[in-house]
Amino acid sequence: MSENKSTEQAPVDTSDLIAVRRAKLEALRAEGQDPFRANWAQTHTSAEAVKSYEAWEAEQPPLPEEEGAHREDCPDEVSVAGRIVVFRVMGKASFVKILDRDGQIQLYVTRDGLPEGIYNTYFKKLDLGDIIGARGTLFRTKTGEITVRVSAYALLAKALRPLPEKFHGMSDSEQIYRQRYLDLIANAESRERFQTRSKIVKEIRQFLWGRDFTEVETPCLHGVAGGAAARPFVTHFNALDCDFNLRIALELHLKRMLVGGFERVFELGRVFRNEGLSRRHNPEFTMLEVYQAYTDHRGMMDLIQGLIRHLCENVLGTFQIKRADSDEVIDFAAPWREVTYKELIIEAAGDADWFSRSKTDKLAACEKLGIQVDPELEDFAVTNDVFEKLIEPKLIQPTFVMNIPKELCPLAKISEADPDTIDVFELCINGQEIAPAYSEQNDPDVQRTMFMEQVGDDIQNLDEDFLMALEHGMPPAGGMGVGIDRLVILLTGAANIRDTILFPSLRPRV
RNA sequence: GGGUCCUUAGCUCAAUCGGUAGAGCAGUUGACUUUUAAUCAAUUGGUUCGGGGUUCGAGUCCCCGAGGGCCUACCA
Repeated sequence: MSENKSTEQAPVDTSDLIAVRRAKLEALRAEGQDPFRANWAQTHTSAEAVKSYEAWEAEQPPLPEEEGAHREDCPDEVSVAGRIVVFRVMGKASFVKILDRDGQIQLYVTRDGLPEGIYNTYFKKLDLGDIIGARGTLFRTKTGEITVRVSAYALLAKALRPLPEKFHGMSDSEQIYRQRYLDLIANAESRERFQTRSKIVKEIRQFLWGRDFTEVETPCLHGVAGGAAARPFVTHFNALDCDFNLRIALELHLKRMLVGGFERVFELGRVFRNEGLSRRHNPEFTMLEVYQAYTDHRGMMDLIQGLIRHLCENVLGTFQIKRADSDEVIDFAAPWREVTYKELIIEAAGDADWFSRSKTDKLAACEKLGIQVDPELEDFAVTNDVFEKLIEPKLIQPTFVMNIPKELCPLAKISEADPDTIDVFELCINGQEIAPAYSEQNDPDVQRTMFMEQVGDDIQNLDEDFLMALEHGMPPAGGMGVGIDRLVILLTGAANIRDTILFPSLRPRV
């Protein structure tokens, strides 16, 4: 050991974790070894290796009952790779756990199992966080853990910085968001949540493809940011020398697709709203919008119910979800409640004549109900505050809120049954809005009038190109929007929208 | 945007009334060929987020700034 010291090395500050690792790196380079390999032939992931051993074991004769009985290794060699997350050297034998995309697998490495000299000179100098590949046969340790008996290994990528602490993981929320990769290495729940998110997105596509929907991609850069009422992010298009908005919704282009004869379309895409951040808001978030010709909001009710049940079945494996902050269970299998907006308001206000009262009376009633309402709001908005503050938070089980006042949705058809309202539902679950859906407005003149009321004097915010498309004729259709991030919150029990977004918006660190 | 709380070693956290900044993990050295947060022994490591102030003395009190959490506001 002491003879190796002859190669001249700058004294290493052993207190500096990075310097120690850099010194190890330099030592390897000085010997002509490459601490950053180009590839490794991985034959099994951790889970695949375990599975293959179990399959082999099932065909072996049972072990005798006597003490110390053990099996020979499974003869098939496996090659695994991953990041070292546990490193226990016990003299001439070591246990190492590596983390790969499926999870962890244990490696058993001994001095005599490796080529001569390797164990002491190189293996023991590996660090937590290093990425290695290893080959060997599988066996069970005396505690029963399926383990690779390593006959060869290679350092594939040296980690120059230490991992977060192994037991408590990483809990500094700022670091979790800014250095998500560390969170993913250190915190298994986080890793699983994002895998679940990915499965949800995959199964949404499977479900819609299965119903003959076509996935399309429409522009993010919009001349007029329409389809919702939110402040857009503005950017400048140099070649055309004009300002563009990042889209705030997918709606108006997908409806152009309906005009163009794509009768069943959807888009899963990022939208951007230049508004505040909160536990439930991130300025860029993912929307699913679905449009289906020759159906209406009723058809959308079947679709969303089918979609969410499909996700329960294929992603979660259950129709019952326990709420994060209480013992209440959300049951997606039971029939979903259907109730009109007016019924809910009348019930919450305890006033059958609510809708014929003056705004002054409504404001007085709000005070009695214990909610603060801005007196400057328009009449319908006062009522909607009652809905948002008093009713929505209590809609825990899946509930279709039907017949919303027409002022709230300028892109939907007026209801024949109640002309003050539109053919719309808002699906509320777990106290929040999960999916609004409409019978889409396809009368270009009515649409223009509704737009004019919405934009007021701001006439340049009128999407004339969209109105022209409608004039060419859009088939009757049902349409629906789903905030994917909030759906993931619901299905994973996440506390915060940021826990469902890999890299949430944060102020840049200078 | 407003309110409020937080920021101490690489990570997770202590530090009494304002009195020399500590521990576990990680690291380093040594022992150990079936460990499971391995164990045992020894040991290194601090611009207490940044700047200013009060004080004999500041991690602790005050002011300014930075970043973050929560609440709230805007958000069909």
